[in-house]
Amino acid sequence: MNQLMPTLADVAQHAGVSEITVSRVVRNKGPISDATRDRVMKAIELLGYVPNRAAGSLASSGSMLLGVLLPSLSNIVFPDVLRGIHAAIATTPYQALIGVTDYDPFTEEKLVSSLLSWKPAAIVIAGFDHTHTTCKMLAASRVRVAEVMDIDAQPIDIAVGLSHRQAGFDSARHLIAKGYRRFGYVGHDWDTDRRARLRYEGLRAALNEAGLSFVGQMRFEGASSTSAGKETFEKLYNAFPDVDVVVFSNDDMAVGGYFHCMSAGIRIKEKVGLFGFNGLDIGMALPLPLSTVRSNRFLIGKIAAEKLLEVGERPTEKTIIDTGYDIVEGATA
Amino acid sequence: MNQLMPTLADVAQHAGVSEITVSRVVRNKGPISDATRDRVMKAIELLGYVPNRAAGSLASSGSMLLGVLLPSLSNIVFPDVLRGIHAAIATTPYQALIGVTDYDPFTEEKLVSSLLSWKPAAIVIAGFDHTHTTCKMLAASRVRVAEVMDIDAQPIDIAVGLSHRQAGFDSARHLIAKGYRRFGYVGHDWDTDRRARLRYEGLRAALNEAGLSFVGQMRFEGASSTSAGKETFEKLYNAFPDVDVVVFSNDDMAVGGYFHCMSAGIRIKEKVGLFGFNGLDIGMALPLPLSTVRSNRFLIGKIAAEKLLEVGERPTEKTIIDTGYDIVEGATA
DNA sequence: CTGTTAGCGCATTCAT
DNA sequence: ATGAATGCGCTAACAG
Repeated sequence: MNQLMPTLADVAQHAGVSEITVSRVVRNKGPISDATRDRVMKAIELLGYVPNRAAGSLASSGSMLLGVLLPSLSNIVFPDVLRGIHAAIATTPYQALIGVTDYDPFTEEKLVSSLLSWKPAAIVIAGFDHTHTTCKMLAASRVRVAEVMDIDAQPIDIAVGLSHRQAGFDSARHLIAKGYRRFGYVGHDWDTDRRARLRYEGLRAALNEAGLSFVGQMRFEGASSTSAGKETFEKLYNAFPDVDVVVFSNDDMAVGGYFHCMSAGIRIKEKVGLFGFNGLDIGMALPLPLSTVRSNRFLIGKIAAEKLLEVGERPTEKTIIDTGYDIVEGATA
Repeated sequence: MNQLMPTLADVAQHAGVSEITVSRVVRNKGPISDATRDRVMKAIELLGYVPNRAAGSLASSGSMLLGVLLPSLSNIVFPDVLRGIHAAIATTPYQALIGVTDYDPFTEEKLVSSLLSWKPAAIVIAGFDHTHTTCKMLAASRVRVAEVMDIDAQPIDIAVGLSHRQAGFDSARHLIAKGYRRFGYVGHDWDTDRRARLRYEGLRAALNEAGLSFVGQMRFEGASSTSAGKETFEKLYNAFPDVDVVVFSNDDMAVGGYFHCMSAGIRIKEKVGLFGFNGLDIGMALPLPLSTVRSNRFLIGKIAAEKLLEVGERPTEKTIIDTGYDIVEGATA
């Protein structure tokens, strides 16, 4: 094995040109004659030259990194957002530098600081729940920031997502219009999923407005999952067998409820309606397609990345982009 | 806003010490008296200093980045691996730099080159299907490399995963032992999921050995999903209603099959057994828990990251770590 | 325990 | 169309 990795200087020497010429060829920037470009390319191939981005970043005080800070990867919605981001940057020289906060604002704070130290071109971060320090760092850094998922608060720069409160509200209105009156709610941990709580609040507001309130509600202490939904729905239904519809904090939980109904022989919709949130593939594939609200996670990621990289400087105007949602009729409510 | 970001020099000046002293405090390395450390810390706070890793990386020719190259994030198994990696590095200063290859070896090649340009401490990459150039770059870079998921080939440095061929083989043996003889197979695209194919080959080998062969088999043209499994199982079952067990390429597909049985009133296990692969939560939550093979994705990621960062230099010995798998009895086969 | 010296590899001026 | 000089911000290797 050769001693060190070849540098610009090595390539320049082999090609009989100056370093800056090689640099221009590599970055495909500035005027270069075809002849020298070829020569340089050959030298690069020959030596197996790989540019050192750290040096490049240092010299130009900027990078092609797009920082992405997500609370979790267990919940499929975040990989979906990531796919959207990836779709937007796949054909560009940008690369995603990903951090996972585990829903902890202090972990997030550390990661933001860490991210910033790489001089990213922009940052995508989930939600608005940042520590004071995080906000200060983000604001001071002058890099472009997209706060995604949610549009229920004022962003630092851009917000891309949907109004979870409104989605909850509309879900309830939809169900009320279908004749449901005796609502149950099965949720999961609000501390780690503030958006689930917003949806719940929207739901409750709509019920209030219609002079209704929850017949019963239960929250699983922990992250959402099919098993959690199954277990929690079972408890709720045993305690309040007179509910006529149960709204779940998301589709994972709702599918769990669906499974319990199957096991226990509870006739879905006739006996009790089930309603989720997210519009996951699994819900569509159920024998009775799940009634739910489709959130456009992929789109959120894609639009956020596109908007961010569209303009280098942070504009004075804040931007809020509503990616919306659709009520999916389904067959369970 | 102040003009430029503060640098080590600024902090040093404010604290009345030299740059290297600040550097030592920041990196928590080398002997520093408590008094000066305090002074430096205060200056850092005051100025809101954030280190520039590009400069650090350049000076020390190394970084705290762990490169991770995954084929996709749509398939839950990869986020699971990522969670494992994250668990291993969460309490360390390492950060994951993630690339998604979309199952394309040439995209992978570009990403490897791009990754390498950041001088990562180590790289985790899925599978063994790399281009020649990729292998050369990886080998030449001298950085530590873990090839994960699979242990059915010789790694560059470390392999962490399970033998998919063996898992397939054992699945068939298990089902044969339970009395099944008329096997069906429902799969998805092999081009993008070579491991599914390995499992299939293991299956077939075990059938051969027992003097059996597939009664019928079908593969969905595309990625695995619940809907794909539902649809493909339906076709298979209509064409070969005499199968007594159907093995699916994974749990997503198997759950689709399960749903079709429910819709069509086919009695699972009595009429036809269903068998998956992965051991996802959703399978466990089904009214009849899915019979499947549990792969330990989280563990794969965790062990890979741990092993990689244990020793800085690439050892002369290749290491293969078998994270194994367990047959989950379930109730569908 | 602290400081001095000398780059790391590249891109940004400005020349030519 | 190409090149020379300079420095980005930090750390390794030595002093002391």
